[in-house]
Amino acid sequence: MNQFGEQIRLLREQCGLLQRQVASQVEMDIPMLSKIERGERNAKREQVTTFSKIFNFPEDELLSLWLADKVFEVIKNEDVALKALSVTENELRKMKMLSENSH
Amino acid sequence: MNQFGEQIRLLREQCGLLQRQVASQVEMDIPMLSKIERGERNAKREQVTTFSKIFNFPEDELLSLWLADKVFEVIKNEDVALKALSVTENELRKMKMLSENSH
DNA sequence: CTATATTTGTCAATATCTGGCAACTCTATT
DNA sequence: AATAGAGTTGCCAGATATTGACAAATATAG
Repeated sequence: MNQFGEQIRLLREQCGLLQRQVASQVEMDIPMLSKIERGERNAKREQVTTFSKIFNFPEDELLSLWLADKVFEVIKNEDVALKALSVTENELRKMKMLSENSH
Repeated sequence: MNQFGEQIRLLREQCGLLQRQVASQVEMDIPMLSKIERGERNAKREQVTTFSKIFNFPEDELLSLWLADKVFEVIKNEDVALKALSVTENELRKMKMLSENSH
């Protein structure tokens, strides 16, 4: 439900860093980092990259968690959540196939 | 990419209705319906229900398309789009299992 | 040319997001 | 019990985005 923030906190603790130290590197204030770790606010796209560099952790992994949180936010209250995901997935695959055939 | 709007338009045409006629039932103006059909604007949650009633078409189907469009909007620009979807899917299943066990 | 259907562009009002700060809690130290 | 450091909570003003509404443009058919 807040996979990105949890991962960030985990990585920060594994690196033995304080919020103060990480926050300054990402150029945000400490309360903001606290909120991101607890899922009260979303990080910005560029900050995901910065986090991955600070913790030397694959950006794709972080990005997936960050996106997943945003997707979850969209569908969480609907019964057809899972169905909607698979509709999106199909559409995405269709698009990918089209773009692959065109070059 | 605009699955909801396309479906709405299709249903409207199958019912032989004009935008003017549908718009008044959904209580929106005609330009707005036009934009929704072309994916330039999003319908509101309640309007999805209204559409399903007007066209006598399963709400779940429409809702899935409507949600899928919103999800697509979130992930469309990222390489890890598909991966992010499966992360969300797993999280969703996990939640569902937890809530099923508690009653 | 006229009428009707649809699309496009624009704009103010409203809602949402963002960054930043002050104040608070909690824990450990002296 | 006072101080200090780490993290949290609440709040607010400025920036951004979304919305509904309307006028005008385009398209199509008679």
